[in-house]
Amino acid sequence: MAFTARSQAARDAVLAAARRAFATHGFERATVRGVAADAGVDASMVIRYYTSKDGLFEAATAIDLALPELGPVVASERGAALAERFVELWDGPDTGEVLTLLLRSAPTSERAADRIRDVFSTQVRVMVERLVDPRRTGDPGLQVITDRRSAALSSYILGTALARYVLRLPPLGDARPDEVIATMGPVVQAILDR
Amino acid sequence: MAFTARSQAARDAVLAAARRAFATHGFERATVRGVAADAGVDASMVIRYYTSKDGLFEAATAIDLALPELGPVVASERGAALAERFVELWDGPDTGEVLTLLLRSAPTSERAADRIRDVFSTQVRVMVERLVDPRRTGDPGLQVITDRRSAALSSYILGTALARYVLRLPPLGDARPDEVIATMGPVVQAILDR
DNA sequence: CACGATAGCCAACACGCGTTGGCAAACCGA
DNA sequence: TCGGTTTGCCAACGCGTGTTGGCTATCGTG
Repeated sequence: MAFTARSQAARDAVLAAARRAFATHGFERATVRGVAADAGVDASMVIRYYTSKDGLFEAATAIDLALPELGPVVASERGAALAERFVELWDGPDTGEVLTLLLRSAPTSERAADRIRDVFSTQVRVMVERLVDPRRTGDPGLQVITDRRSAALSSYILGTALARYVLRLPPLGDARPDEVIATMGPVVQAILDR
Repeated sequence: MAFTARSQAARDAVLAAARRAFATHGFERATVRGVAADAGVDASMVIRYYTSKDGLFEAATAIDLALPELGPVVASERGAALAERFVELWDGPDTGEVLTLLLRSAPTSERAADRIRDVFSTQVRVMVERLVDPRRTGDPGLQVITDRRSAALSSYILGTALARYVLRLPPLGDARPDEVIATMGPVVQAILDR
């Protein structure tokens, strides 16, 4: 079965509604019927479009989550720059919603956990590796350092996102973006410098 | 209806099984029937004991989560000391299980989120306040500083716990406790010093 | 215009869930 | 030993879920 342009709008509406539902309630509590109602569509159509609830989840999370390139930034301002990029990414309309729903669903959905593991294990680590002093290439203790830095950075970013977007832990939960950046910047910088 | 010592063992078994189930699957996916089977008890007895699934969850999380007192520690070693206490608490047999299940359930259970908000908003903040330089008491900018430090510390701790105990993000997921402490120590120290 | 594929809708199925009520056995204090 | 309470078990209810099949209307294409 193939779909035509005739149902494109409906399928997009379902996908948008699914992102909202998964981001708000997590995978388990989000219902196919609820998504369908929100999209103004019959529940059976959701299954026809995306085969199953799992398929719907997969489609809803199939979006490019690549970290924006950091570019040439003075070493002492990398923390602030990175913090800015992350807030940008998490507060962004599409990527932010997907990241939030992944984070909210990860504790109970192995698929979501896999996705998060992939994003952070590879992307964050690669970024940390790039930032390391090139003169130290080949240093035997380098991998341990890189491991610790990327682990700390991943943890801190994940924790901030969890506190701000999922748990709404004060004061991060309803802080302005620039306040979040001001909080994150020095910490990220410290993790990278150590 | 009151319970006697006769059913004490069964009620304890149910509670232990509930902690396991909630910590493994989260609130939604954990089933009363599964808990009952694991405890070697009929599902209806679980309800009789704890009224409802919500009541069971509440009973399973009713445990003292107080942070251990830090005591007099040289300022420069507070990071390592704090990191050690946290790993101790999270790796502990009872508290660790409850913390894990709270973290895993928080994204979909408002009750669990409330509990976490309480623990981190109050306990962590109070601890950070105590560590602040006493000479600066009354400083107008002090609250902002304290806010940011406790926010960063809470985020980092939450993120580390999420990465290690829920997502099992490498390399933290299966690292030895001393490796976790070695990673956390400097970061915590940096957050407190800034 | 005709015809096959697609879209939309309705009803229903099968399943697992939390929860309830009833009934017999075991316990324990008077 | 008696009588009331607690315990354990079984069956079942009501509900919401993901999913399926079939019917009609609508579209796009030769």
